[in-house]
Amino acid sequence: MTTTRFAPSPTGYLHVGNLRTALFNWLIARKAGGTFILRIDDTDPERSKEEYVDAIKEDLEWLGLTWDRVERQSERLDRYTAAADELRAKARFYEAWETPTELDLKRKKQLNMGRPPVYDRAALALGDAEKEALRAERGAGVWRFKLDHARIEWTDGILGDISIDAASVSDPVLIRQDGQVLYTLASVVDDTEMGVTHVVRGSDHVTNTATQIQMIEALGHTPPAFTHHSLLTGPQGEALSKRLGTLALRDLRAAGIEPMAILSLMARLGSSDAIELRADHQELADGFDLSKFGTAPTKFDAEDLKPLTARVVQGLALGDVAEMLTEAGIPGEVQDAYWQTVHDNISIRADAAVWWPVFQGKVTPVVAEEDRDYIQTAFDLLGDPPYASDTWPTWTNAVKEATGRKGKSLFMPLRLAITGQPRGPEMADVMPLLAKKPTL
RNA sequence: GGCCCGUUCGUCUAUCGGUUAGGACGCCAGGUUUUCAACCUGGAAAGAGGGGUUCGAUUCCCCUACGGGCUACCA
Repeated sequence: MTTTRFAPSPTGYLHVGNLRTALFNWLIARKAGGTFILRIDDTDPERSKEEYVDAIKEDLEWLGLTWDRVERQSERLDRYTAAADELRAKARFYEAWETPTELDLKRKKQLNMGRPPVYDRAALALGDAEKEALRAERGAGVWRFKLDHARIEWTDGILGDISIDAASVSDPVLIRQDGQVLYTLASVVDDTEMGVTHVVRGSDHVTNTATQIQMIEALGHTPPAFTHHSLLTGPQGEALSKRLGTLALRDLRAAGIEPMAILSLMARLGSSDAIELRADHQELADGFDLSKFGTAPTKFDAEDLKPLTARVVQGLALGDVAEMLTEAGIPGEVQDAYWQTVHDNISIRADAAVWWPVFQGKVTPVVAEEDRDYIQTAFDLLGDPPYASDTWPTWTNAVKEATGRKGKSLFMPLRLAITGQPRGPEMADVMPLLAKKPTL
């Protein structure tokens, strides 16, 4: 049974980077008919906020990424303590008393000497008497996991065969001095106990994975399948975190971006599959394949969401927007004709009714000085509404006869004078919707 | 500095030594019996640099450059 999880910490709003991880895990679970767990990583009471827990759920629901279980790390503290005891019993856990400042100093010293900044395991050499003294002097220490200095290897779902020398990594601190359990341990305990079979996360976790594989094995379990996807960068290749402000999911939603637009892009960006609007979540899951993803950092441009969103809007049926049209004062009997005319010329759903005021004559005509006489002549040739579907060709032909204009110089000034905009729906369809005769 | 991963059209990528280096998005052009948009069709557009290995390298190896990540008592 395939089980995946998305484990955000509720310290902020979900952004596109988070979403990518969430979506991958969700797609794997859904495609396999497995279980998708939403796990709130809230071990840090200082930074975790309930408001963010709600926001995370809200954002996922907006995108239709439903979960089968919710877990909270803050409710599982006893499990982590038990795992810590087990590691202690197996002599894979040791206490250390260096302060952050001392550790920082050590690192700098190592760097200066051209040595890798790896914890020197000084605490491991401490005798019982020394430990007692330190405990008396400094109180509880931190607890580090004693890595087995061997090569750690796994076949990554995207990266392929990975091999990391444990000696190049510091023994990870798993329990802070204040007793708080750190992510690395909590994650291992949760993944094994919750039966997670596939862990998909960003490549910023590869080193964590190496140490976690040893922890999982030390606790007597078999590691799940690990996959690390590339990280997103901005359009210029800059770290995405610098631009997070504009990339929160809720900001995109506020900007009118459609869920399927985001999903369609994020489920394929960085893969060899074509990025196109997918009809639904099922189609997203059916074609999803982790092995199609590349390993290089992936550029993400929020602009790419706009054409996709426009596609969604184009495909909207009248029923999808009828309520909005009614609210905008568009009579039920013309809604169908209205929507047929404008749906290809709207970029976001919220703009469904924007053309109505234009058709009602609430426009500022745009008329170039050299076109004034031309427009006046043209309008003189136009009768009063209501206009029919053949009004436009009949009228423009008459205008053509009278003025000798043709092509763009014939039509563009008319469009500008009538709609006030250089681009828009087919004028032949617009005419019957006009409430009054256009004037200069 | 150390460790891990990477570098093919503007972008995301395909190619498991021999290809006219393919696709998608974007872009440009043409068409839609005279406008923009939309739509349809077509087109331009790529192997970081240098060494090897080989009959032959985008593909294998090394070096350099560049990019990303990690190197926390964050996640």
